Amino acid sequence: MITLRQLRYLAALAKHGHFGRAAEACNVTQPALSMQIRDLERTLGVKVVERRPGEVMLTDVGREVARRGEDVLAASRDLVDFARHRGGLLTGRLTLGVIPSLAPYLLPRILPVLQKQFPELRLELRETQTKQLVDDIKSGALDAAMLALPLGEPEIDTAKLFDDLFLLAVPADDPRPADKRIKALEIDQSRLILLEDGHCLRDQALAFCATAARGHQSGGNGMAFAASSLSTVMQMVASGYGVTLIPQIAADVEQRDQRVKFLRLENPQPGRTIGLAFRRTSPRKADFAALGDVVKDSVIG
Amino acid sequence: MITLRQLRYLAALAKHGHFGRAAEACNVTQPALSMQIRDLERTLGVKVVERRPGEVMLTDVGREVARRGEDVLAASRDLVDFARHRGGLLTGRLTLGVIPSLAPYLLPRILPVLQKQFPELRLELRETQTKQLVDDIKSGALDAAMLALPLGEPEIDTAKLFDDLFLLAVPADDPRPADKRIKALEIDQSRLILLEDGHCLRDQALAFCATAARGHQSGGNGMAFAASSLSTVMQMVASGYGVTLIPQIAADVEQRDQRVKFLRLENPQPGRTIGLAFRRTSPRKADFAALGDVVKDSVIG
DNA sequence: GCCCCTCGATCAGTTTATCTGATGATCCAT
DNA sequence: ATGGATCATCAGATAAACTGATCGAGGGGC
Repeated sequence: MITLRQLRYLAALAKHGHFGRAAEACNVTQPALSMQIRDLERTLGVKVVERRPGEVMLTDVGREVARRGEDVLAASRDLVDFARHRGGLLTGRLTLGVIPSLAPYLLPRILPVLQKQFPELRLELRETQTKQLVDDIKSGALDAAMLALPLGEPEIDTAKLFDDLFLLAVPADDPRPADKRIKALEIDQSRLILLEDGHCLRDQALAFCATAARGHQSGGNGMAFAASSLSTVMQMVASGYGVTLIPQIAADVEQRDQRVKFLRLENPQPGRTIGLAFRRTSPRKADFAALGDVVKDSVIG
Repeated sequence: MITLRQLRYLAALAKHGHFGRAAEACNVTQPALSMQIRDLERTLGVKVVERRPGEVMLTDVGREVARRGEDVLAASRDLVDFARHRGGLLTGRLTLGVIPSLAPYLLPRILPVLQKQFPELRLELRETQTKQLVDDIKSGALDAAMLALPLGEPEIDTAKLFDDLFLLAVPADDPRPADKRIKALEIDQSRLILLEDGHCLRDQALAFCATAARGHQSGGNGMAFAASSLSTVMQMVASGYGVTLIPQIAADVEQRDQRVKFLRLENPQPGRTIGLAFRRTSPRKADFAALGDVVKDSVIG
């Protein structure tokens, strides 16, 4: 019996013509995708891809299967859209807060999708730091917020959305090769540029560098610069003033700047968990679940 | 993210209007189906079924979701059919053996499906006992056979198709209630009617009743009757001459006879495993896999 | 020709999804 | 009330899917 997952993976493979990149697009590892394709071929009794050196090509049958697969996927997406509309899901006004280190990177991805899938939704956005968001949720000024977990607020429920790894952003002329896994201790604290105080991302980065950063965690510190937006931080890195820890989701966008490169960190890789927060007693849990699904799909796709 | 499985379960629920019967039709337990429907509702953000006392009704949204789900399922079935045809799967002549206690019950279910899905298949059937089938597979007279596992023949590979429980068939006026779980020892050996010697089903039934049957397993025995077809055995049970152990798949058909009723046995319930056997070196493994899928789908649906 | 590099396959171990069997809650009929 | 039917819930078992590591084939640089 085939599965929608197999069809999704096949669609990605058809699009990218490359197992590794298709897997990345599906947010899984290459073996996972290979296995699903293999299972699909087993159930169909036909090879759908031609594994040729240098390139991957769909077979004739595979191309038609992929085409039909797209139809199936589209029909199932339509089914979900329909049910969500008719169920009155995500209609009317919803006020949503987002932390500053997330908003400029996540919102452009999800707003078009929300617009399309939930045209009756009137979303009101606010970008502030976690503390303020939490207060506003408690007071009812906000319906929900997207921020880094955990919160530790008993009145507030959270639902995980996705994990967001931290990368080390360094000037492009940094001598270390792009595929080297950097140790925490290799980060030169004195050149570390971070957001100004009050941003959760700053605290998370400092916590990661805990060994060297002890004693600097509150109040002033000996670091070179502090900025009020990640974009500014990246400009400073690009200009050679230092390095920074940047979340993957931001790196995906900032990657365009040729003067910066990104290095992965050693396992266990640091990162943050982005989640959706709302009053424990909110009656709009179904809306939040649907919103969460959109975010998850957008981050993956 | 929804799955085809959820849509299949929903389709069954829409058809039967009853969780238990829908689950049975899908060959899963009722909680399994309930959970999938619940997950589906969670993803859609809408209730699709109205749980009303006495009856289960789809909601308006649910009805439309089910209708679209059918379309999705049909498209995915078409996709599979297409790939299998184009892949040259199950075309030409294939000689298939089936044991007598299975053929009259399974073949009517699968032949129409095979005919439709694989119109170019020229199936040649032979109904004989296991020993003969094994010999014919070895000699090449048969391509494959459906019989009870395990075989224990190193030259022959087998693939499990489905499990087939044994029920105790008794005359309708038997005093025991229909939902009672019967113990093996409660079976009156002297009234036990079985197929004649050489049928694997006979051996399996005797093995189950091992305690009382010791010493009777080969050669003549003290039992009332022996018949050469299950249908005859059932006639004898219906006429009050005794009782028999009958496989579920046969009971499903023979159930029409009002003079017989079927009792389940105590856990662990006895049964047989039906599988597909073929030469270990056969080049038609893909055909057999496809044939196996058809059988599994037919037994489930 | 030889080395290196890319890419997909494979494998072992782990995580996640799904299923079963038992039980509980609810409603209806007796 | 009591019993039967029906769906929900739960814990433990089973199966599916994924990850991270590794292997091996093919192609290009030198």
